[in-house]
Amino acid sequence: MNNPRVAQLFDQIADLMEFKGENPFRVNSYRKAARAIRDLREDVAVLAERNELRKVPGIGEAIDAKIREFLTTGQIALHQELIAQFPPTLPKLLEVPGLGPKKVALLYSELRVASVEDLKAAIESGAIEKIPKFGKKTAEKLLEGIRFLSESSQRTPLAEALPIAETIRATVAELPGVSRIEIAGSLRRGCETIGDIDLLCVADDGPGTIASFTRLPQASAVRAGGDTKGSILVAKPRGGEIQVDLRVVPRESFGAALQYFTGSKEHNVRLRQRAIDRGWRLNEYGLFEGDVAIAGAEEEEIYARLGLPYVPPECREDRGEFDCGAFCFVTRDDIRGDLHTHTTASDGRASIEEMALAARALGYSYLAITDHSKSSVIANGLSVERLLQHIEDIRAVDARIGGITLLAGIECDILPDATLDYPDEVLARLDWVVASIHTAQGQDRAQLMKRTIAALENPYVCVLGHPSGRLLGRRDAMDLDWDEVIRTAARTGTALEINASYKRLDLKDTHVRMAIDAGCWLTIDTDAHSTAELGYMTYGIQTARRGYAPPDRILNTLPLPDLRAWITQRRARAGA
DNA sequence: GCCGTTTTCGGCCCGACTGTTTTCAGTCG
Repeated sequence: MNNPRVAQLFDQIADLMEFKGENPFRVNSYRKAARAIRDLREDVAVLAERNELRKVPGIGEAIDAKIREFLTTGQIALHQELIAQFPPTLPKLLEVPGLGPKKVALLYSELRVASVEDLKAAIESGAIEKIPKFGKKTAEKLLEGIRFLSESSQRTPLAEALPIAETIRATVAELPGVSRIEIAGSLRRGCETIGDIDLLCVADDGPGTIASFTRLPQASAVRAGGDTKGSILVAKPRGGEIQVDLRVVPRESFGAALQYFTGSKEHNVRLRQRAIDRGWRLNEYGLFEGDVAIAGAEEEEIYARLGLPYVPPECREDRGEFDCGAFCFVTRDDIRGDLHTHTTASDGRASIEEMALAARALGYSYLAITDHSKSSVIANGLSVERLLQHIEDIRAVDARIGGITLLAGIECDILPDATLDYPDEVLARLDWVVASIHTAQGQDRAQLMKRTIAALENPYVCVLGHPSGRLLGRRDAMDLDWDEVIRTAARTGTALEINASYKRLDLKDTHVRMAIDAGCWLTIDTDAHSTAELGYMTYGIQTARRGYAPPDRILNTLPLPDLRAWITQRRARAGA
């Protein structure tokens, strides 16, 4: 797969051209091409072979030639020329808040500042204040920016950002004169990690509301505070800080502002272009024909006036959402059960009964208890003997509790030698089997594929748990051939899991979309190790929606009889 | 550099905030 490397080269070309003060539109062309290549589902080498590179929006004659140059020589001459002119550490400086390409270029030409360390030294020595366009305030801001950069891990997991956002939203909502407040930005789009938190509100007194916002006890620093916009830093529970922005917008513009600040940037560019094509103008205040607003109070109006179905926030990524017709995506109300949960029998923190009652309180009609299998020693995995007793225990609780049905299940390890942790005759006694890889994730692709495919082909395996094995920000995904994994799942009828834990979100959105396109079944499961973790379902639903998953491809939207029928058919088809 | 029922030139999204060079450029989203 050449795409990630090619995209990276074009991004670097764009950065370096900006330092040189190149035509910004030319720079943007490289960025657009990089993004387009990153989102491609086929390798650029395959497209080049078929002479179809130019069909990709954003790739023209020059970039087509540069991709071919890369495919033949392994590099791009323009890139080589540019990196020879600047130290390799220079682009890193762009990550410092307050520094853009112009200032970085100036710092380098005036003071030879090439790294964050150089920048810090230049500020502390006072040298920076002698450069034109730099003053004392700028120096202070940059020092603060460096501190922010070093203390905050760059992005925050969805589930860590959401509680912070909800708390601040509730606080601002209580301020006098604030009538409407919503979370926007990447958090609303359900992105797996969040850069900063965006809040929008309607308020009688804009400057007063912003002033109160910047004085919140949660604010560890104030980045900006004007009449309509404020920006603060808030400490995160696990260390570091996250930026929170609040904007006050007019009531009649709320929908337009919510649309605008939900993004993504690429989605908005496309939407604005659509407005221009119709002779209109779209900005955060509304959709305008001349000076007359023709939509703005509600998001739905804007999409409707532009002749589009309402695009759910999760799909606003310019990945084809304008061309796919009406959206029919899974919602929380479609979910009838959770099919991957743990109890104190292995490494969970709640009993079977506690988990069952919590699931019933969520309105579910079924719950699969899937504790760890015997090889997961650290997780207190169940020996065959303990498993048989556990099945009895689950059946006993199921008989005792009304209003929800318990499925006796297991999360069965897929062992390094590509066998499962229990023989088929044991698996046959269970209602539901999740098969997952927990060990030897660093094996080579061939062996990891052998393990994954063996699990998908086993007649008793219902679903492949957290298929990529990634831990967000902590561990990379396993080296798998996704085309083949998805093809095999479609062929065998085995489901693929969308693990909803915010630490995993696995499958990720783009793989969900590939799986949907291939006709696979999916489940959205929380992998809950406590009753509270059953609430992770929302993150999995957002990931499913980002992958364009309709409810009728999600197993745990089925009524229980249909789910049981699916299990029976799956076993029969696979020859059990 | 890309793009095209305004099609081979002339556009390319746009407004708020900030600091400083006091009238606007740079940065950000």
